[in-house]
Amino acid sequence: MFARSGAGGKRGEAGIAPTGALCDNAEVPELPEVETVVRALRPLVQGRTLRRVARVDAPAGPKYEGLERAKGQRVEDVRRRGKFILMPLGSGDTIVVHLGMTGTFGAERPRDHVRVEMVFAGGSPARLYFRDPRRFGRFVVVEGEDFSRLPTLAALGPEPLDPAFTAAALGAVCVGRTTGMKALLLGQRAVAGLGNIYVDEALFAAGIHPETPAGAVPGRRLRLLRDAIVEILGRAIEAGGTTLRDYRQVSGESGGNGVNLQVYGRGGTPCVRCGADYVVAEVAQRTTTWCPRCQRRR
DNA sequence: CGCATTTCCTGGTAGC
DNA sequence: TGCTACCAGGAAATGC
Repeated sequence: MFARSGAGGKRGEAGIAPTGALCDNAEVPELPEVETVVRALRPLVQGRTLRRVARVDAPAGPKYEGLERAKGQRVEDVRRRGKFILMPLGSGDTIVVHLGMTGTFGAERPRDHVRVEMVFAGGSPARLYFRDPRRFGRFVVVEGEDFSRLPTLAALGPEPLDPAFTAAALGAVCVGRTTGMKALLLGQRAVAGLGNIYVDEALFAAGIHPETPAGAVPGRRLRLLRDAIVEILGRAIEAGGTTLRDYRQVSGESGGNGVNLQVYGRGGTPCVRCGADYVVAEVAQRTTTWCPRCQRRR
């Protein structure tokens, strides 16, 4: 599982199943983990009518607003866009949820840190609880599909697993940019859904130093990067699926099965490819691990 | 507009 | 045991 890096403690607990959570990924939710949650959620809520959606143990404010809009509405679907969960309602309005680091959904009422409850009009489960101990998450209902209050969602780049995500598309957003490649990928506008872990993995696979100015990355490397992103996320979603099956069988098993991390959390140990020790440093305000030999600056 | 920096928030851990 | 210090993370806000 996750190698524990020297500094800091365990990874965030998002998705770790307190009793009854729908997904027990032991990872901070990035695209594959959110996809797993969406797949678990859909059969439970699609087509059902909400009696109400209410804030529980959470302050009023922009992180939990518009919930009254969902009253009496049918949930048409559960979708994912980047790391956002979208639930279009019969009225045309949209529930938008971001898990942050520690957001989870569950049908069983947790003891604490419940931020929002979804109450259904008949059927089972009767309620779903959104739990988020660290309150990095967000749960709002917006009018129609007006995402202007969620600028990252409004300006989100292409879905990495869509055909539209090509090396050419990636290249187009890199042209003339001085921002480091890691910062660019974390920014969600070049491509949607990557977080700290998968950015490090993809840059390693493509042999790109995380601080390389985006505009200076050669086309050849951008093609490698695009392919690495697609492959790594695809594999991780498979692993999420495994986690989901595990949950159905027996809960308590940690997620990330089958995800083979090649760099993240391996600082100070030898590179799996060349044997040089991985370097750890802060890049783009994130703990970053890379191989100084396989990933050279420009 | 681009880009860098700061803030939000709490649980877990290290060290005393 | 109890205390302090600090770190993890994504998005939004702020500053230049």
